[in-house]
Amino acid sequence: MSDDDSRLIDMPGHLIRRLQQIASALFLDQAKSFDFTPVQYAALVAIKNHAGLDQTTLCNVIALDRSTIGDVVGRLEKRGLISRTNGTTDRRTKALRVTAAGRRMIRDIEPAVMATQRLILAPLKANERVTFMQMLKHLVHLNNEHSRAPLRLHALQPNAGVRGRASTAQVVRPRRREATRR
Amino acid sequence: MSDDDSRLIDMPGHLIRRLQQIASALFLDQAKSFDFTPVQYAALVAIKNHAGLDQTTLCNVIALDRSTIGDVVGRLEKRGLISRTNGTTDRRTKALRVTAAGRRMIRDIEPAVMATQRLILAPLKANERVTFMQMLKHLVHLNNEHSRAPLRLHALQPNAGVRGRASTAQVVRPRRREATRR
DNA sequence: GTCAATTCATCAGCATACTGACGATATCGT
DNA sequence: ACGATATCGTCAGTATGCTGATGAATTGAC
Repeated sequence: MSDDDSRLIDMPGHLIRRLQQIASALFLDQAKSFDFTPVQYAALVAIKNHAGLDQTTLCNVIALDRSTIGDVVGRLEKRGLISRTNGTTDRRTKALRVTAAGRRMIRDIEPAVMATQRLILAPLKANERVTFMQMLKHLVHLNNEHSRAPLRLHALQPNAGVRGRASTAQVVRPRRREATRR
Repeated sequence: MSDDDSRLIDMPGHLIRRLQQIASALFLDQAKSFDFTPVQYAALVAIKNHAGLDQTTLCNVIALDRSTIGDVVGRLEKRGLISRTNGTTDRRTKALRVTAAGRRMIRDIEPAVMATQRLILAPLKANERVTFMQMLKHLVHLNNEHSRAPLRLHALQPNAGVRGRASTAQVVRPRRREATRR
């Protein structure tokens, strides 16, 4: 391996891409018998935690782009894991709720999800794992706004929608990257 | 934010996915005027470092799946950044080489790439950055085989193909995940 | 040397992701 | 009340990424 190669291969961005590929492959492998993806799992759990939330709020919770969530929840609905009903107070929205089958899926897949998280960090020693997770959280938190799909938990009220009210006032969308011409 | 939310949001896999989104967004933003992606950059630099290599070897160098590389090099070729000629010793392969325009692209985009790497790690303190990069390399290296596109540098000879020979004996492909039924 | 096994590039199919746009609806200022 | 503005879900277009398959070509066992 030449120096030229190391310069590319050891770039933070390059290593992060590879780690994401690895984490994703481990999840798919562990959860093979469920035919389920990391994003679908995140969406399902978030919907369970906040019954009745709308799609945009769901995006804010799991840091996913709005234009991607439609397909994801569509697949969950097709498999009968969630229900999608029109919002009552805001007729633009869809209120998402986990079905009994969805709750079962969350329960059954849990061991595979936990095993995945262990496997990802397995190469590190116990104390290193703590350090790594701290820095990872720090990096993601401080860089949050650089993503198109930043985490926005303040858009959430505890148990949003459980008593009817689905979504809520939207947070201000701060400076977006200016338009790119492609 | 409830405990249920933190359990999901602080999972290693979830944080890694978000960090990858952030790193990618930072790259696209910094390299906006070049209309270039991280993967295209990795491919272009690897081709420059190993003139004449074939597509499968390129996959091994930048840890990309073989079924994806065709589109990537196709785009590079369409923009005149690389040339793709049929292999001489092995007529199944395509020998890849960077053109003058490709070399110019690498030179011109370099500041944006470097800025991206700085921005990704910016939230950490200088000594933390070193620790994080060490652990990141360790995680990727030790988990390498779990990816469908593991890094395989031993498939490379110094300056492969420069004197005619394009690719080389293929390494053994160790245990693959058994077939999944979807 | 011949044939079985392997490898290369590619393909169809699916899933995640981002950009920029759209019609339908809400909200806000006045 | 009403018009400007913003937001919701969706869509078309593009790019990355994986699974499993294919035809063409090579390699290896014998």
